[in-house]
Amino acid sequence: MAKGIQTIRETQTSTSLAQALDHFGRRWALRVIWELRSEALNFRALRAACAGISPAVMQARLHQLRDLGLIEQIPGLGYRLTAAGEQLFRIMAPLAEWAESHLK
Amino acid sequence: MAKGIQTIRETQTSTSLAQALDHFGRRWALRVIWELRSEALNFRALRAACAGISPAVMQARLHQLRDLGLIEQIPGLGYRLTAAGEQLFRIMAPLAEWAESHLK
DNA sequence: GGCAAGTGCTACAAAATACGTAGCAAAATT
DNA sequence: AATTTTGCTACGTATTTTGTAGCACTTGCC
Repeated sequence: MAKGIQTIRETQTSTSLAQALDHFGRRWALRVIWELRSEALNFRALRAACAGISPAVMQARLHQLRDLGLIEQIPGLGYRLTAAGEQLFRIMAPLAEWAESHLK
Repeated sequence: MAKGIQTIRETQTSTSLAQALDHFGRRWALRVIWELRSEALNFRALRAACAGISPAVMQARLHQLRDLGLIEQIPGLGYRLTAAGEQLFRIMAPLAEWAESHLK
């Protein structure tokens, strides 16, 4: 793995949910999934969608999400959700509705 | 607000979902909701459930989740989910199943 | 009353993570 | 061949999290 890419420190609890929450409880992680919901985006487009994210963190998240099998990189196309990623998106979709009604 | 409690830095994008993901994309945030799913827990019990969290961060998360109206503190009982919090839990519940089947 | 145990919470230094900006090498486009 | 676009790395600074210690206050008990 190229130097400069951090390996994240994980929580001790070992249930798969705790693991998942550990990964998603990082800044931008869920947001990246969200932004890829409808179409593949390349690195720069994805960064534009997540206004404010720094390239180093974007790179770190892409690696982690790829390791989790949620996204894949298609040469010439960019990044897009895998089947597992889409399934996760479907799960978190109701969150948008929830957010709309509970956060002003 | 007592000194030592940090005010979190927020993302520029302003959709309510981005806001929500901004809050939940913090370490332990979703986990705390999860641990309160079935019963109220007091500060120390909650900390034991989230093995590894430091009291300062727990305190910060409790403040933030309370500000979001997701949890409430009942004197003599501890912390528990509000109606909105329970609704959020119901939304994220399928995540447990997803995690089980997608993370080894 | 007095005392031990439990509770919510604060302090603070060190480690980890994220930000912001600059820029390079390779590929694509002209 | 020159220009633009793209994926990505570097690196100093700012923010967040960790880990450990402990204080003030309540609770239960003799």
